[in-house]
Amino acid sequence: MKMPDSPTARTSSVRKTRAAAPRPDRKQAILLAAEKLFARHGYHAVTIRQIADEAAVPLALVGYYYGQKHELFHAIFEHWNRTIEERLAALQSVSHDPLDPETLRRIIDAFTGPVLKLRASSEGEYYALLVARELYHALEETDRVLRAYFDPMAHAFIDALQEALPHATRGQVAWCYQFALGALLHHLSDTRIERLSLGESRAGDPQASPLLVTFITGGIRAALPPPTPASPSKTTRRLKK
Amino acid sequence: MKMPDSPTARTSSVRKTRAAAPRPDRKQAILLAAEKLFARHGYHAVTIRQIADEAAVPLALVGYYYGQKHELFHAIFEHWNRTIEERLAALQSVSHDPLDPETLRRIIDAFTGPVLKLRASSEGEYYALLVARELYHALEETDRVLRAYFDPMAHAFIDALQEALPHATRGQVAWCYQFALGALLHHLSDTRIERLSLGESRAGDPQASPLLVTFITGGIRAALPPPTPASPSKTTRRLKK
DNA sequence: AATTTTCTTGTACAAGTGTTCAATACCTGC
DNA sequence: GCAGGTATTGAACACTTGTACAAGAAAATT
Repeated sequence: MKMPDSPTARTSSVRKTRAAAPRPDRKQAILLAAEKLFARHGYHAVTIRQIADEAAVPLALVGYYYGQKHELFHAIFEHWNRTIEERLAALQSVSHDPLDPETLRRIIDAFTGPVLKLRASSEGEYYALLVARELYHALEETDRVLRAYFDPMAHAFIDALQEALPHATRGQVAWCYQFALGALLHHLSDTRIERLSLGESRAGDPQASPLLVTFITGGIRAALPPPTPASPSKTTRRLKK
Repeated sequence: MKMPDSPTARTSSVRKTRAAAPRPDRKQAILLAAEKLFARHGYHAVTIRQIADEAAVPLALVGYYYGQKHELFHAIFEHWNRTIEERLAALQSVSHDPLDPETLRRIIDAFTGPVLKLRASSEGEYYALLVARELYHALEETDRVLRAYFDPMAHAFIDALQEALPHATRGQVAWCYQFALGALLHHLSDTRIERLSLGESRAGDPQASPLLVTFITGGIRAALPPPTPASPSKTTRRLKK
């Protein structure tokens, strides 16, 4: 499938000194509209015509730039790939010393921080929502995206947790990772909090972020407690395997 | 919209003493097929024709029994309503004494137990998946179902948590409820665990359930610590508001 | 046995779906 | 100016979608 470049990528656009109404980047407008609608209503509920309307372009232009519908879907994640790299970079810069009691919290910060920041921003708002919505459950269409873009990151974080919690098995750590991911994703797309808190909390409140980090950190610490020499019961239980 | 009863609900079915090939309950077959397909692929990705095929009935029979597509969707939750009542009943039978250190875990047990049991059973397997999939994000179609069937339960659990954690605000408790719900729902529809654990853990392993309960309990305890008179710093911080 | 009610089905329809294509406008380098 | 590529567009295609309907079969009721 031919995939033309965006018109903004053309060599020189400064012909006239007077600001000559630069042609709007309709390719990106389509991607943005798709992002927004997919995030709001889900992949199958959105039609290409709706995307074209939202982007204010004719229908055929969507296919011209992105080909088939699932290729357009894929292009969204390709476009935001740097976010994932940012999360991995944040993880790399964290010391994994198991003896430092702050290691776990730093890992969870690296895990949640970039996504929460993205969700709060105006550019990445819908992408973060889309990730939370579509990647939560592995449908046929999203499975490839999940494996290609998000499985490597999951493994990296589980590896880091494993280093910080050397006493736990990888299976246990993987479970806790999934618990943490569920809490994070649900928080990202949460719209019920205002109703459930009887108006006390608001959906985008940044105050919730540290609470989430504390929740996850405390949850992992409780689920995978280190073997304390002071309490022999747990230690012996651990020695069974 | 006319809504006929199931043929099994007819008054007398014992006409002949010989087992006269009782007519199969095709109404329930349709509901079951819809449950399964909606859970697997999502509401919009499933067509009525697919449901009819899965149930091995002609297309028109689906509309005859359940009317419009969204009414069929609604009927699924109506049918399983007793599950929710079971969760509420389990909650009622729990003492909310804030001084008992086991109160919190008992509430979380009442919160997760019935759903995890349902997910592990063969009858409720797809319903539990459906709840985790469709109710996770509030779409237009699912919003009514969410408000009608699940909001009351959420409020009941938040109320119970509030009683057990009288030092926290309702907003904080509501946030933690949403974190816990996210962890639970993601665990219910988890298919990635085997891949991420490198084969150590399996999707339906009941061993994960107590781990989840410990995770949630520990997370809430960490996120909403009781004011300890021994540590004045936290106490004074609490007094600000 | 006759009649009413419930169940079952093939078929049709209008609206909407993703996708394609030829034709046109636009811009750039010669 | 003129070619040549890129961008843009309206229209049409073949197909699927949800929904409705009339007519027949089976069961229940009289």
